[in-house]
Amino acid sequence: MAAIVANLRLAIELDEGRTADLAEMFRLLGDSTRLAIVIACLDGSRAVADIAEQTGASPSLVSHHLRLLRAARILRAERRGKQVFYGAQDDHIRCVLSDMIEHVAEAHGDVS
Amino acid sequence: MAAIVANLRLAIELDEGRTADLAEMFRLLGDSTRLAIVIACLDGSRAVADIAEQTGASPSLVSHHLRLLRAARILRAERRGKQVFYGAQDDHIRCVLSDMIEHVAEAHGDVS
DNA sequence: TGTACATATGTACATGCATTTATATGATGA
DNA sequence: TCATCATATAAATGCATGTACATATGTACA
Repeated sequence: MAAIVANLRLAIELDEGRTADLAEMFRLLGDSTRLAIVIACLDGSRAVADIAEQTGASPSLVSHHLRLLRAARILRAERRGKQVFYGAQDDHIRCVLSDMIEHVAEAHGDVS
Repeated sequence: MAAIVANLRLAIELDEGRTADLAEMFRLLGDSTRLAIVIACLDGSRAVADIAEQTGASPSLVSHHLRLLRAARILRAERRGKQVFYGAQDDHIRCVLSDMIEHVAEAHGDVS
C-alpha cells in the first residue's frame, strides 16, 4: 500500500469545516474501546452482543459507541430479527486502518 | 486508492496494547488544531511560526502540539538555524489522510 | 556577553467525553 | 397480550486534555 504512493506530496487545502469533519472521524477512532469495536466489525457483520463479548465492554457501552460510529458512517447497521448486525461502511475505513497499522508497526521497529 | 483494495476483508487481530497504540495515533489526529498542523506539514517542511500563521493558532500552542506529533512519529523535526522545520514522518500518514478525506467526501454526497 | 528572535516547557483551568447505572424501546414466540 | 431477549437511550459523574498565560531554553549576530 505505502509503496504505491511513495514520495507522494499531498498539497491538501481544506476549509475549517472540512478539517473539523476529518478530525471528528479520527477522534471517533481515537478511543481504544471504539477502535476495538470498529476492528471487530471489519471482517463481516457482527451482532452487538458478539462485539461486546469480543471487546470486553458492556452491551450498553458498545451500543452507545455504535450509535456514534453509525452516525459518522464508519459502520452501517442491518437488523435481522432481534439482533442488529454492524459492519464497515466502506473500504476507506479498512485502508485507513491498515495504513495506520503499518505506521505503528514501523514505529515499533518491526520490519514491514 | 480505494479501488485497489475494493471488497477487501481485513481480519485484524490486535492485542490490547497495539489497539491502544493505534487509538493513540488516531486520537492525535482527532483534534482540529492538531490535524490542521499535520496537514500544513504534509507538502514539505514548515517552520513553527509559519504553521502558527497558517493555522491561526498561537506559536506556543502549535509547539505544544508539535511535541506530541513528533513523539508519536507523525511528524519529524529538523533544525535550521533559529528555526525548526516540521514535516511528515512518512507516507503512511499521507495515505491515512487521503483515504479519510475520500471517506468524508463520499459521506457528504460528493462524487468521488 | 548582551540583545533579539524562534521555539519549547510549566502550570492551571475549564470544557469535553467515556463510562456506569438505570430505564426504555423493539422484536419474537407462547 | 405477556414474557423474554436484544438493543437503545437518558442522566450523572469522574477523569482526560486542549488551551492560555507565563517563563525558559536555544540560536544568531552585534
